[in-house]
Amino acid sequence: MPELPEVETVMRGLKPVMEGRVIAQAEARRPDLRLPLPPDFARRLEGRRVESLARRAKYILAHLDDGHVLMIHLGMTGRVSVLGPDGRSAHLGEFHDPQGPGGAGGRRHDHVVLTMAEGTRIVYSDPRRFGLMDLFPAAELPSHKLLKHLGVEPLSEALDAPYLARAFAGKSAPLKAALLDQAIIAGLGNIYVCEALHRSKLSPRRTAGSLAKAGKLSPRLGSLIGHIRAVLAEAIAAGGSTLRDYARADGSDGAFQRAFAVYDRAGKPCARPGCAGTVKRIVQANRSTFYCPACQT
DNA sequence: CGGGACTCCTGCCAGC
DNA sequence: TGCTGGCAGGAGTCCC
Repeated sequence: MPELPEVETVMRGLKPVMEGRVIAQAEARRPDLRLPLPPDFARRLEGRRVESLARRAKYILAHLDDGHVLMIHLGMTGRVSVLGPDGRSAHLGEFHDPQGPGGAGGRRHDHVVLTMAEGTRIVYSDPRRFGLMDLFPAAELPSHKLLKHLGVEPLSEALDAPYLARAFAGKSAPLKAALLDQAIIAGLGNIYVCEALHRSKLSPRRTAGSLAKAGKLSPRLGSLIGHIRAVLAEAIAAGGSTLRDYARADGSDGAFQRAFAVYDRAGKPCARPGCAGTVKRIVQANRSTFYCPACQT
């Protein structure tokens, strides 16, 4: 899935076609996503004006004019396509075949379709259905089951060395696992954790606690935070990473996958100048980790 | 309680 | 060419 930069890119792509605009028609073709769509989901969306779009962790939050929030999560394979009234991608200057692989012409995995008053269609598709949507009163945002446990936003000032030191103190879990823990930092996923650890020269296998020795604030924590922010910011600027299913809202590809130093590069030379190491793939917590054993310690 | 394994679901690709 | 196993941007739940 889409990690934070991909979700941010999708959210930004939706802003111009959703913010301030009215959902004329909503269609729930397949209600059994990771969580079942709430009762009357489509009917409750129709006629609503979208006041604003925001992102929290990997969730897109659309605030509606009736005080409810439409929440969207893309899971591993979710994508959102924006189609102009003519059925083509709204992306200017690039033809996009609505029946093609990236299109949304009523294909099997198109689960939710929103038609805006202007005729723009917003199509949510998700082959594996690990994604979800929910619709609930904005007052429930802080207590929502899927949001309340989330940790700090990595691009916010709330993520600083003292915070991470507290979160990591005494942790025996691998650093990789701790960084994937959404209750500590919300929004990181497998790709950007691997990339940030490589930039930080930190092994994914060391314990999280090794960076948070009692009483002392390791300078490596500050460095790690800086690299997390940088890799996320660069990925957002590149429109995210496109691997298999993810695409930007306009159907175009992100570009950050070309900048991967370690992710999906097992057996290839380490990208760090001067490092003679070879990228290795290991499995941690049932997930692939890519790193360079030579320069990440 | 923390941490790791398992689970949901479908598609794709390498290898035989 | 056709099947099979393995793997995939997530994350909640269960079990030790």
